[in-house]
Amino acid sequence: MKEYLQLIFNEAAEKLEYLNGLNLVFDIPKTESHGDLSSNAAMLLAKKLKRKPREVAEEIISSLNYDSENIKKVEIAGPGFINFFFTPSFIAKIAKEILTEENYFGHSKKYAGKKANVEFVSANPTGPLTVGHGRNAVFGDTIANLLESVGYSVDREYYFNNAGRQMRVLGDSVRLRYLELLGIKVDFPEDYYQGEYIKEIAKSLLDEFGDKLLNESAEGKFKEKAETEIFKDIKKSLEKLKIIHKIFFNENSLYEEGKIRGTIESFKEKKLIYEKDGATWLKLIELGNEQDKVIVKSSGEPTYRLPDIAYHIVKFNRGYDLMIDIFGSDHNATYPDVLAGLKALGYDSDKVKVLIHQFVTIMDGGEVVKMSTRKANYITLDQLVDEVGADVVRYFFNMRNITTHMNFDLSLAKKQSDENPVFYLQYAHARICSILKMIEKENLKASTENLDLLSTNEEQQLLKKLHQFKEEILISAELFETHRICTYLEELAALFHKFYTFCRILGSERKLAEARVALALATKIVIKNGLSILGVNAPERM
RNA sequence: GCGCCCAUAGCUCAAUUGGAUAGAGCAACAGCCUUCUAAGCUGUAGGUUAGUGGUUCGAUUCCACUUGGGCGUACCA
Repeated sequence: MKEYLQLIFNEAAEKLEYLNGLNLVFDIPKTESHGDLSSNAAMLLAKKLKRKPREVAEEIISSLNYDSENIKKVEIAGPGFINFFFTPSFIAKIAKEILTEENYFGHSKKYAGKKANVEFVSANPTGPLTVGHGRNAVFGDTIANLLESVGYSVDREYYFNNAGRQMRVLGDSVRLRYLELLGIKVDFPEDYYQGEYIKEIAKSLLDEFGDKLLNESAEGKFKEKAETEIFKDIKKSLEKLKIIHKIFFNENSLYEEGKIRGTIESFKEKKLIYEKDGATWLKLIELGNEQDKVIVKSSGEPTYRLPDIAYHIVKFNRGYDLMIDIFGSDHNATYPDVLAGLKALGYDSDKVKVLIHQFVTIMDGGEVVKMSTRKANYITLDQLVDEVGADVVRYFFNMRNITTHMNFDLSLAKKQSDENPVFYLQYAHARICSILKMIEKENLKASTENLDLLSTNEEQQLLKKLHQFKEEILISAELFETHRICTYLEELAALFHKFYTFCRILGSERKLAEARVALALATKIVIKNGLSILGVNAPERM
């Protein structure tokens, strides 16, 4: 529908000079009596032209040359809106398009040929993924899906660090548990990793090596074993959610390949660093930020900023057009420094999009569960997936804007999971599958020959919603918002259920029945394509 | 103190990025199954969009301040 309006406006622009260069937007009015699509162009132009908006609207309408087969009415309303009413037969044509394009419908090629990188999860291998990581993981993977659906070729990447203090403590935690198993009394520090999984790793080392590791250092076999075991679990948890990273990038490789040193050199050349108190500082104030920060500690170890910058340079050099970083809100202070550093070194930091999601508050029976990996006081992502299922988890994390601090009530999720909207969508899909089986027996088929028979209110509203799918995906991808897809699909499913209730197939005249089957099939395709972007299954029966 | 994010129906959240009468789900109440899945549909009720100003034809959306919450504010990541 919008494409058609765009077309006739472009034609009109040849007559009306002032239409050129105008950012044309067609909105779907909330009230049905305001038409199918609405333009505020006249109101925007009125100011520029210093004329009355309704007068400008009048002039625009008289220059529009449209086919009455497609548009049945154009009117001016309110302060100067131009409202367009499409003919039912034009609206119904979408069903044919959907049936033709099938699985591809909704996808587009707007960003074909572009390369994107989505870096997400990126939890260091110090323990199992928690529910908190779940939001990051699901969101990141869905953003990657969305980008792919508008043409990007996407690499999913996981950045991790297996060196540093955190990992030393991890290794030593395992070592102490190992000694305990050998009957040696140890003093297990409170700030060490308390989780059961540490004991399990220690146990497997005991099984494998017996007491041969008595004098092994924390950073030897202990850390090594902990890392491989924990990573194995992390990958398994992600796979349950259909999340597979293509690249696992080890921060350590930046040191080994001299990227850290190289980055420092680059800053030095630009005279952007100085020495103070034995440390190396980056002149961030000069780059427009709040204060200068240390990039190499007096101990000689870099702070996280330096490897982060070096890492992004590596990504830039791979030639991505778009690089997305997905972080929790605890990182909100870190990225401006990194972006400023990149920009100073001549990289186009606009290509890096940092998406910050707010924290998930876990509730259990009305009480807040405080989570800490260190204290082993957490609910793992695995437990959650096992309890409510991957579909619910994926849908739940996708259905909300990442800017919201979301509450996840575990007892509610377990007990009343059938109230989750994901079932509402899946049910609509299953219902359609059931119709398709039924019509075979009745010797009916989906036909797009007589779509103009789809003229009831329920049919028309459903068809109009189908028109929006493609644009909804494009907007979601461009704004990096997955929850829009959920909202859209819920609206679509609601309209389908209404159609199902009021527009029977059996008992209708054959041509109408077959047009309705085509509409049901088109709806099924869109639901399935939408769920597929979200990474949620579309079951044939429930 | 300063920075970022947030505040919308009893609860969880939307609102086409500045559009016309702010919408869904859950919970509550009243209805609808001898015909394609009742995990559904129809209806009722529920709001000073945290507050106060401002910008303009028009503000939940933009700006300022206030209040309340989250996360930061390291030579931790």
